[in-house]
Amino acid sequence: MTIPRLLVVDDDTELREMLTKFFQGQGFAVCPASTGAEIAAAMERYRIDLILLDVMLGDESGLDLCAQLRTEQDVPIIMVSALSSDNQRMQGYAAGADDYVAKPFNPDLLAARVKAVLRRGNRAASLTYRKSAGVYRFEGWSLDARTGEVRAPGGYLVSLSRRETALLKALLANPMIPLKREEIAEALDPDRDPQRVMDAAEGRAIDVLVGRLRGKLEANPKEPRLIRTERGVGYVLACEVTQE
Amino acid sequence: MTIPRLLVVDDDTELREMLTKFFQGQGFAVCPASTGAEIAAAMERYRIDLILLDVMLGDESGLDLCAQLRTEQDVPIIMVSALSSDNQRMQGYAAGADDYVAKPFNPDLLAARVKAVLRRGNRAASLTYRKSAGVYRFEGWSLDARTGEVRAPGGYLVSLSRRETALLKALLANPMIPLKREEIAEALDPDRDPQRVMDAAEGRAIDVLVGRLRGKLEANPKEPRLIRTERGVGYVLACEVTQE
DNA sequence: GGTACTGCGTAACAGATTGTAACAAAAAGG
DNA sequence: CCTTTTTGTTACAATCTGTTACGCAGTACC
Repeated sequence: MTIPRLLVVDDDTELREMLTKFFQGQGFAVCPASTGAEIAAAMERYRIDLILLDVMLGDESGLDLCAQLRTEQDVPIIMVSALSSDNQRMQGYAAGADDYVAKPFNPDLLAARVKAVLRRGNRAASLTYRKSAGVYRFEGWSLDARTGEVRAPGGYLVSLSRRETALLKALLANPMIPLKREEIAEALDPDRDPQRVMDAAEGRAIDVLVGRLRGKLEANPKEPRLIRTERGVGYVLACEVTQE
Repeated sequence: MTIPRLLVVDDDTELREMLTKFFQGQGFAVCPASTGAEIAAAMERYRIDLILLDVMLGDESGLDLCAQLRTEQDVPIIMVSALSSDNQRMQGYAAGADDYVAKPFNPDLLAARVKAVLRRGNRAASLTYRKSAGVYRFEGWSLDARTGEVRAPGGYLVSLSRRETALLKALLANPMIPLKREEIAEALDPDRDPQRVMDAAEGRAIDVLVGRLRGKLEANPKEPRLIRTERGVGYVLACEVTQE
């Protein structure tokens, strides 16, 4: 499976490093940050599964950053603060936070909550398409994420089945990134049932589905240019993708 | 848009009624329950968006019920308990709970957390359309909810039968949200008679009705663009809807 | 260079799900 | 009461999706 990646945002150097080490020990990949600019840089470069966001950030307000992040995407956010009155917590929720943890906190408890939120949330930069995404465009093609409509470069509608559309969405959410069959299977499974994901990954269903989608998108399905095979890994959407 | 429905599980009658009234006042639909059997019955009959689950339930353990629910489905669960040590909270998370609230609690804070989890979680689409809604508009079409009049993009009236109109209203109340046949059947049944709803859902009546409505709304009923099929789930209205 | 193994492409098939024409029954209107 | 409309049921067709089996290409090993 993919290793979840946290973004730990705190202007307190000691706490940031402690959290970074602790979560790395828990099996997470961790990016530390201390300002809004560093948050933006990290999210540009990595796929972030969850943000731990301190409320007090020197010149900046974690609440404002949280609200701003919420206008752009749907990544889970847990706010961390020394302030813990009910009113302040509700401000955090109103800003769009998924959870709220008061300092000082038990790291093991924080880890449990991080895992609970990760289990629940649609991982923003993971295999589900971003909330803000309306229309994906790639090589003259387009997919309207909300209606499911796919148009070929000539502008005419192309009819995809439900599974074909789901596969295309997973690929579009991760352009240029090779996806393993397990990752594709998980993205396609609404319940993320482990047994069903494993069955799909180990069988040929993903391969057949990729072939069927290629048949509809590729000029020459025998020499695919959009959906390429990464031997020993899986498949990759090998083109630039823009979204509105 | 859609009214979220809570399942409030507590064997304490007073607290259960207090929570029920409080959340109804907050705009939620609420089902009360006090045992595992009542939970099962409610979830069989309704679509539950979130469960508030007390840890202490007379003969039953909320933790065990939580873990059992987690093997079957993914509904968000907030556990409520007088016990609030870190270890007990982690037991709750380990059992699959999304959040944990210690008694006594501030109802406003609880509501904020419920809303945060709902924002995050799989929000079940409610099938009730707003009574205040006057005219729905979608892709050039319009439906006046009060008079039942439907107008095509050219402005001329289109005659729909009573059931066709009811189906269209249910779809318009939940744009972009796939609806199961059971949900459609329940929305169309004024008495919400369980037996009749089940009969309609298991037969082909909904499918035939969808086909008839498509025949009146779609430019090409064989390649529907407004009412799309979500294979294995049901049907979805795949377009933007505005209402006055 | 030859052989064996692995991974991938894909045609064909089977089962499940959905589309829909036709008909019957129920409901509504005159 | 008769006619028309609406709605549910039935039966068959079409579509979707996973599985199976076979072939081919790539890779490793001798």
